Amino acid sequence: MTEKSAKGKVKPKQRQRRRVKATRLKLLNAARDMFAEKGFDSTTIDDITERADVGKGTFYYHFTDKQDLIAELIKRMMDELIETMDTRGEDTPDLLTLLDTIVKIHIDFFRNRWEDFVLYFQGLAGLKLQESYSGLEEPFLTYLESIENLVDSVIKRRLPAPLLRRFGCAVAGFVSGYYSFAVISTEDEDVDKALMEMRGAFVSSLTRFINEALPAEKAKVGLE
Amino acid sequence: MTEKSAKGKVKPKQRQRRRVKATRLKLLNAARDMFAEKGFDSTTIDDITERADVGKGTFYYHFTDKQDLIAELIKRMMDELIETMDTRGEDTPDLLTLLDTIVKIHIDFFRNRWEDFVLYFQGLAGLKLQESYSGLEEPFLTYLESIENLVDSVIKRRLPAPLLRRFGCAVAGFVSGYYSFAVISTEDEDVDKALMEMRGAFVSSLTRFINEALPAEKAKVGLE
DNA sequence: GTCATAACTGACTAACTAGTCGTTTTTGGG
DNA sequence: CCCAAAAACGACTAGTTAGTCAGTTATGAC
Repeated sequence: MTEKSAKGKVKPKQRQRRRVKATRLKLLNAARDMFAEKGFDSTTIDDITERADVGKGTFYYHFTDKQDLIAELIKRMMDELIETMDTRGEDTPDLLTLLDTIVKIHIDFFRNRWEDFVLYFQGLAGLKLQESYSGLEEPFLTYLESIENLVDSVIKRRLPAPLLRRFGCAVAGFVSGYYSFAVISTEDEDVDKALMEMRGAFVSSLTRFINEALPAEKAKVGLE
Repeated sequence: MTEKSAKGKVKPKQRQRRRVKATRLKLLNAARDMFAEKGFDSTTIDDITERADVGKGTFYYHFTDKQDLIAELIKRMMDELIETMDTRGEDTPDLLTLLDTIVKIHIDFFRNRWEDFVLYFQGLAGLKLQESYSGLEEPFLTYLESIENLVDSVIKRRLPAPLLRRFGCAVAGFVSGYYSFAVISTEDEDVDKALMEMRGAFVSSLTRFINEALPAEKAKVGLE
């Protein structure tokens, strides 16, 4: 009876969907670019619609407000980052290899995607405010959990949750923190290149970190 | 001839100076509180003057604009942090002790000073924008250099500048990065306490870091 | 082709905000 | 006490911006 259940091939309103998707994407990309230039708050709706080359009303047809768009933008980026970690991080034999992979993924991800790093960092900074954008916390927590889950499975679930959490913070914090200072202090040099060279150091630091932070668990982790 | 050179004791306009100083401080503190609530951009001059309980004109008597105030606020905080590091970090016998001290100083500094951490992080995030607040870069670079100088002197100036810089980024990045993720993911728990417990791990990680990052220099650093 | 609906438009309004400036208060010297 | 200069004040202006809405164009079903 219903037109949907009849066949697998259901392509009504095909063009309209593509049209909507394209317009949303134009707005999202324009916003991301503007945010990297001026930051969340200084970017106006007019900035976004003008750069996206659409009418102002179109913005409000697709999003309820700027915060809504920011939430989607960060969610999209985080989902992509998480997906990459999950795909390339599964079936890793040991902690050292896993950490090496995680760090490499971050370097690859943000290389040539400056706008996304700004998004990541601005979002993180926004979470510290009392009057913060709602809906941003969740993607960051999901991201942290994703790192934790990978670590948890490679060490065979031998660590209690709070300690695992601390380790997740250390991994995410080390990468983003190093990056954030490197980009402001390293003139003309390829920051990604420096970070890549230091990957080995990062990874053994972090491995060491887990052993030092959890002396009682040391033997079980199966390293050294 | 001049009234100033006559004697060491020159206390004209004593009360007026104190008055100015007090008003400036009221504005600075009010602004810092507002920034922690709403962020740099969403905080208006009216927000600041109302919280400071002074007239709007007073703001413009003391500062040229919001950016001017932010620059002073960050400079003051950084100067205090740097001063503490220089005082407590000099005459440290070895790298391990120095790093332990640096990390402890950061924990002590930001404990119970949430507004300053928000300032630090917001400032750092702002530096990534193309259209960033000018005058903020300098305090952060001075801060990095301060860490570098301490490390440089304790390891007897045996490292080339670019590698020293990377190490400085790792120290500053690790501390601020860990902290930034810990505060959003650790509910109800005392983040400072967790960080303090992990101090040993931090420090040996970082020591390890310098050794791993600089294998050729390993023997010279004089550790292990 | 025709009609209904979805998508898009941009001029408009109401609210807000940075910065100004003439006035008032406080301070310090005499 | 008196005056000049410094400091503080807050009403006002000119410019900006979020969000609306009546109207227009594109799409898809028939």
